[in-house]
Amino acid sequence: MTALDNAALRAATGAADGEQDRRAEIYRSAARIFHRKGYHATSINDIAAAVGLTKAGLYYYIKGKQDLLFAIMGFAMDQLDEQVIEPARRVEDPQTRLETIVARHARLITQDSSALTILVNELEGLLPDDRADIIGRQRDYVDFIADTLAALRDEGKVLGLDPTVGAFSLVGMILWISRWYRADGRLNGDEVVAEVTRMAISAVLNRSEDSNAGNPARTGQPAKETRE
Amino acid sequence: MTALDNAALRAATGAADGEQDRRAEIYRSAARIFHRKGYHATSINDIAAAVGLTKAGLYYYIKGKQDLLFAIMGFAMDQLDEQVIEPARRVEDPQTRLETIVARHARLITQDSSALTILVNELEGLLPDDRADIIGRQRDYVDFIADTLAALRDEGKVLGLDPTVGAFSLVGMILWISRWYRADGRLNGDEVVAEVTRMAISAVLNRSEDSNAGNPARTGQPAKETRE
DNA sequence: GCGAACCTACCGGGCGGTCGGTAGACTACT
DNA sequence: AGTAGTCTACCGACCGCCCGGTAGGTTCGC
Repeated sequence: MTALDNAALRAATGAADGEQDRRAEIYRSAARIFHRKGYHATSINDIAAAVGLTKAGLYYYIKGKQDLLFAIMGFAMDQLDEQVIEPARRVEDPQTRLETIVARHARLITQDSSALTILVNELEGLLPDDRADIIGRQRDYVDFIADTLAALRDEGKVLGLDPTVGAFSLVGMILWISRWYRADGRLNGDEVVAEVTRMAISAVLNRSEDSNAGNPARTGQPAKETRE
Repeated sequence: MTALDNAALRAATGAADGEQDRRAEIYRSAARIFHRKGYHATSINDIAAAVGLTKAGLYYYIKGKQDLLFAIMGFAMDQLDEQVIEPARRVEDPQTRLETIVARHARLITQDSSALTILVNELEGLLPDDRADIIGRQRDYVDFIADTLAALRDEGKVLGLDPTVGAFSLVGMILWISRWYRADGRLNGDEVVAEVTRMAISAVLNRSEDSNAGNPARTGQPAKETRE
């Protein structure tokens, strides 16, 4: 049934056979409202009203609130797989691959952040089994980035950077876009994507003359030991 | 009364006169639970039980759930002002100032992320007036970082970076730490702080030979126009 | 006349919050 | 020394509300 739901969500943009259209509209509305108010603060009534149904009418299409959340997250994860991970996996050069990951992920967020943001902010609303499923897929993604960073390190383009910390930091930078980017703002989506991608690449590529950057001793607090 | 509450929170570590101790314990417990389960998913009963009181007993100390949230966020913002912004404001060199900001903010998060994380994740739980207050203070912080980046640009150390996007990206990188850092993990807090600080500095400092990094054309998607 | 697509009406339960009380420490007066 | 009064720090019981979810229709196109 989740596969069905995801199929419905994926059909959101194209015209389909009515039932699937309605489902897609429900999922999209739910994702938007969950994104705006948060999962727990959103009632089934809110979603029903947003799609012009009563609560009972809505239950004709969904199994429950938690399933709705899981379906949205599964869809977001599918989006990430198809639009980011798969295309990037086909890129051999590590630096270009990293650029692909960051640019494509960032672009996804500037286009429609709802599902992808819910994916990271509402994990605790899931049932334990569902949560484990999503977290596992998220970990795979971070590992993929970390592996790319490790490959860059092996090429000598990165020195003294922990791949895991690097991967998490880049992900944080990307995900945060959904909190500040507005489509009607000063910069358009492409500009933001380009800017963030440039920062991400620059963040991991090595600059030997900056090796003491971030030494906590300079900030007036005692440093313990920095790696390498 | 908020000033009083914040004073109570700030006294959390030192022994005081009982009443304030109790208040501080309540705020700290609440912050921890809000952080773990989210504001809306946390009931007043959860907090009361965590401090060994009944719900009614808890209301002897607090005015309501929303006031509790606002007090915690106000405290977190005060922490940021005192531990990050004020010390950094006294640093004149822009690059050192930026290092101070990132290192101190990151350190705060590795030490105790509860309040600071609630600060950014539970804004929608506040009353409109309270939310406006907190958002205003957050905007001041981002502007402070953006100004520092603009100063770096004026020194010629940064080329073609939008200060606002840069500031948001760095903040995202820092805040995300609370999602992956574990005190009992492979790296200790100081190592993580140093690593993230180094990445942050490297992200904004200019590397002329990377000027084409992040060009979306390379990723197989059409580019509209990238700034500069 | 039959199933898909809805609705009205309702349920049990947990929520934030309040009320009236009270044990016990401490003070004040005799 | 005894006792009446007072105040702090709580508790049990309760309130009204809204929640997620359901039972049992009704409408309507085929």
